[in-house]
Amino acid sequence: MPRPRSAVRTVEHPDVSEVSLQQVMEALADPVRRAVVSQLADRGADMTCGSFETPVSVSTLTHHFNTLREAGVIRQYYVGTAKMNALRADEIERRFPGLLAAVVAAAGTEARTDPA
Amino acid sequence: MPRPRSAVRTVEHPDVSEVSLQQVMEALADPVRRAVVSQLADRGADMTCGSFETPVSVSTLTHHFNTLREAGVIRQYYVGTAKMNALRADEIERRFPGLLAAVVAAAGTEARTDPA
DNA sequence: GGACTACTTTGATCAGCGTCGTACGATGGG
DNA sequence: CCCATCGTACGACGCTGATCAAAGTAGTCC
Repeated sequence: MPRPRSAVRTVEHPDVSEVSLQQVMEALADPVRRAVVSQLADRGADMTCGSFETPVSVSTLTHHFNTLREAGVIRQYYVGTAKMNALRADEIERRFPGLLAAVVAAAGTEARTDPA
Repeated sequence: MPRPRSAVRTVEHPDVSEVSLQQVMEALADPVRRAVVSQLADRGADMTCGSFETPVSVSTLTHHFNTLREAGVIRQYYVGTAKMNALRADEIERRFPGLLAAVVAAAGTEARTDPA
């Protein structure tokens, strides 16, 4: 018999109505976090924490994910040992119309202009 | 005869094509600077440095103006002893479409929701 | 159970930024 | 001229946030 499978690990998420513009702006002001958001937007699919391309260590990345989650920008959930990340694009759009889209678009523009 | 009037003091401004998304995001991530931008947007007219409502000292405000100017968000020019501030809304719009508008709108939404 | 993978937590460091008061510089009006 | 007004420059200070390595925890697979 499949073991109780230990209640799936859960993650706390704020309701978008509870996040402040300040939080979202701070979250999106960091280049590493913007890279995470951009990659999620580009991919158009949820991604595991380990599958992002960033120049920082894993533990630093954990912190950035926390910041993004607390700002209501991403949603996280466990799948086995992996932790998935999803953009809360629609919810943020309702809260701050056009904001996330503009930032993602701007980041894309720069990426195309400055081929790092 | 009106004295040469000493060449009008000038102020350096970056071309919007030279400012990075990082600069603009950092500029807009500070609440005091967002307040400045919001007040300029609301007023719809240029304002002197001294006519903004902020909770910080004058010298601190000077620093915020510098940051906004260097990020291409505002344009400054002297008028007598006063220094005027103008939103470079159209230019920023061309560089990062929708960004400034979304931030201003979001700030306005919060202001209406949280009557500080 | 044991090894492996995936992420987190902890603790430390370190740079940068926002803040202020004070002193300075420039303009314009009597 | 002198003074009032307006804003800038200069240190100084405190705090927050980004960063990392190392140790810890939670699932998975054989």
